[in-house]
Amino acid sequence: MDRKVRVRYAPSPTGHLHIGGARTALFNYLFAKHYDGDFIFRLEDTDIDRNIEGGEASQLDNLSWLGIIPDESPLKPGKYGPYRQTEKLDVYREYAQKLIDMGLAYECYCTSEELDASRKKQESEGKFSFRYEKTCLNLSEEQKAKYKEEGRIPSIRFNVDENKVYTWYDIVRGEISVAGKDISDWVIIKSNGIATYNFCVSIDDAQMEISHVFRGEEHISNTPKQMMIYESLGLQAPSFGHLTLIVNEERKKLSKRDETIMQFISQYKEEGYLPEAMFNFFSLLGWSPEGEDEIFTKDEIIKLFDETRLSKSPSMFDKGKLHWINNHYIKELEEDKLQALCLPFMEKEFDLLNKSDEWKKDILELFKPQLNYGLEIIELVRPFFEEYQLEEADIEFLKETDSKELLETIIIGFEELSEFKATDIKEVIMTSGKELGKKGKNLFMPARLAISSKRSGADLATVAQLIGKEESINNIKKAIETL
RNA sequence: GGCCCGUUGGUGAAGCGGUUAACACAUAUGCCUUUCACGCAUACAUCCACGGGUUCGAAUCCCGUACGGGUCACCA
Repeated sequence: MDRKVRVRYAPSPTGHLHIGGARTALFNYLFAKHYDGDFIFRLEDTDIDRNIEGGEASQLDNLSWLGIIPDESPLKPGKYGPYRQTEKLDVYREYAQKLIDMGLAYECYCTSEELDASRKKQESEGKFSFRYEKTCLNLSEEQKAKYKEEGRIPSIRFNVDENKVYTWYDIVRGEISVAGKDISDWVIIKSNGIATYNFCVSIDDAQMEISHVFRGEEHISNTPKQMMIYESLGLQAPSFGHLTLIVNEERKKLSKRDETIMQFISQYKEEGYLPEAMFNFFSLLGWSPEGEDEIFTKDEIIKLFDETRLSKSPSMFDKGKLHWINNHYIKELEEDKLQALCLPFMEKEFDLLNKSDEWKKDILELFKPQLNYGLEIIELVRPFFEEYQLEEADIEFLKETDSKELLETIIIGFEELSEFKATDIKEVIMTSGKELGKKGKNLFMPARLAISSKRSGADLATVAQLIGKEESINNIKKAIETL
């Protein structure tokens, strides 16, 4: 790298951190940290009507939950501030004036009604995209004065040179070029005096000495506009890399309304996913390291990160894979961490007051190997809180397997146990089976049914232990009564 | 429609002119624990969207077609 690496994530505070944003932020972060550079968080809040309350804080909080901590941000300013675009509107206006003075930008007095009319007209001519016809390019001072008298407030447009071709080497896609003739004169300062996105980013990136920009592929078409600004103002442009989109299981771009996938990071947090797992998962969404492993710590990923291995084809958000990765990290969790993750969900759903700490610990350890995310514990554990009830078919099954005697034997065995521990319980079930010549499914299914009224579930002996001696025996008695 | 981009098994994804086309998820089967889950093992692309070309040789390079996506705002 011939420049100090400085990258940025620059969301608009119009919503909370979503998957796409998180991934963009992550790759920028990885790149920065890999090259020992800085990761800057900046706010693009120029669309004042759409900004939401708390948007900035929410973005920052979710990012830090994921482990992506900015080196500079509005809350932790470096020497490149301000970090909110609305706080430097005069700067943009100054640069706009420079462009006007150079003849590279001009005031446009067209009203939105006129623009709409022109748009409609072009549409009716079969044009698919609107192109501003430079109507106001050569307005005389008189005409301007006249418009002003009418109460029109001008916007400022960039005067695009249609003979130019803008070419850049994209870090992920290679060379891309776009012709100036394909770009309409675009607004740099809106009539409300606020600069537009493309103008702000260019100036901010230059002023903040941003060296590299990784962003979504929807920004490819913005790149030439930004290049025009750098070129005319003599500013140094960053290098660009355009990440592929994240698509859903139908290969469509993730839209805000897409319900097949949870969109917001906060939702993953709320459902009990682990940040380390999310970090790991996102890093694999559109990137792959050399080698065959897929589970990495944050530091390992930073070390391995290589921007030339960023994928060019869309990344599908694979929920199954996320679950697998998350489960992996859950299995590594220590007892107290596991409890912190799961207990809140259980407490909300069930009455845990008369359950001992030992019981809570055991039940979580029981399900840990198969738990994909925290919230899932509720369904796994639900059978323990449901009323004991045998279905007709279950009773039938117990009759068919001729299990009455077996169950009676198990009760006797259970009653003799001073301590009701899984290992002993298993012993009882097995010796009872041996006595009556039953084994495998013929042994465990009836026993399970009688003890828990369920046909499947976790390790039966542990389940019985968790149900408790008295209740287990009572349950079996209830089952026997039906026979 | 213009411009830009992509297309490898059910899915993610390696691969960069010569490979038995990695690896992972999912699935199936088997083993293990005398059920389940976990774990372990094995299987699963007559072949890299299609059609041409270049080459001794192509998933890999070139052209075209199809399909998919992005973008064409006083939104960011």
